[in-house]
Amino acid sequence: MSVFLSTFENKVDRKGRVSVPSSFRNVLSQQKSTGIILYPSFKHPCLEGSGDERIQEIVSSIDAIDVFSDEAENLQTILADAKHVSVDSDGRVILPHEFVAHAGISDLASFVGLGKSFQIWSPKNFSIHRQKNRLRAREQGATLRIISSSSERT
Amino acid sequence: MSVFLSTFENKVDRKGRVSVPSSFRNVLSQQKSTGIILYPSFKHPCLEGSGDERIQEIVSSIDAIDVFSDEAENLQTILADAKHVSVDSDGRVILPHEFVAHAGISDLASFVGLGKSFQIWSPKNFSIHRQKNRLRAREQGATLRIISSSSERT
DNA sequence: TGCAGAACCATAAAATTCCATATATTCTCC
DNA sequence: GGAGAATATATGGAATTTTATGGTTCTGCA
Repeated sequence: MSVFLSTFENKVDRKGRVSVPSSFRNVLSQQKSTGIILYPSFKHPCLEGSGDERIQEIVSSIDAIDVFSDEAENLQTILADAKHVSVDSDGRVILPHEFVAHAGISDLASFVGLGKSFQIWSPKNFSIHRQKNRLRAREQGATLRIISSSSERT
Repeated sequence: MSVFLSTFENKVDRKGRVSVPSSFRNVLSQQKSTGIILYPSFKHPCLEGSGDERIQEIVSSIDAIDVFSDEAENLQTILADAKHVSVDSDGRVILPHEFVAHAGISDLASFVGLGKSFQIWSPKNFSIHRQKNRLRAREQGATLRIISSSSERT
């Protein structure tokens, strides 16, 4: 399968090592990623992660828009803050200290699949976030706006 | 037949394994699904299920809208909560623990065909739900609007 | 020389595959 | 049309493989 899906809670050992969920590793290897790109989220106390190819997309985006625009600067900020971490032979990565602090992670990390990318949260912060999202999704009817690739209605 | 139809009640063994109704499997294999996508319903104590092309639709939808919008996050919530479970050679899937809990399933699971998707309920909850729905339909005088689109599939 | 990161090794838990069987359901030949 | 064979389905259990995770050692670099 080719998208980051579901949520996995893994332990962070005292060296900062944490297992990348096996299904995520599959997605990465399918993307021919040697590791993952991490950067702190603007919006939430969490980390954004993706395969290497995502960076290429961001770089292309910057090229495509006005170099002096706010948007370009936002994207450049991502590049400036991002780090590449490699996945070791046991399927683990080391979370950089600064990032651990930003996300409020201590001994557990939640890997949250979002399709083409994923997030890493402290389980506590994530459960709050999830709660809010589910409530809102329920009110707004999350499935109403699914754009169907075929020709169905929802 | 290419739609999920009728209700089947199957046993859940102590490993969480349950047989997917054979007619559902036929629909899935016709959709070229390698497994099924499950996620907890926002509205009911049950699980939503569908073939795995559904995920592709959701991912495309996210791409099509503003990444920072509520709507995008609503859809991402589905991805975060969803799980891909593969159907084994005997036609069974294992229901993840969290899902079993959400749906209140113990040793029996009802697969409820809804056409393009299906739900999985604990038989007890389902019979209550079904009762309520029937009552409401009777009171309101079930209004049915059938959309016959030219692009509908068989 | 002390520390962070990388490569190895070990192991318990969990998931996947494989096999066995009972019960239906369909097929086929008489 | 019906007896028996062949097929499909649902279900239980065992064996094998993967995954997550802890620990140790090694290496380069400040």
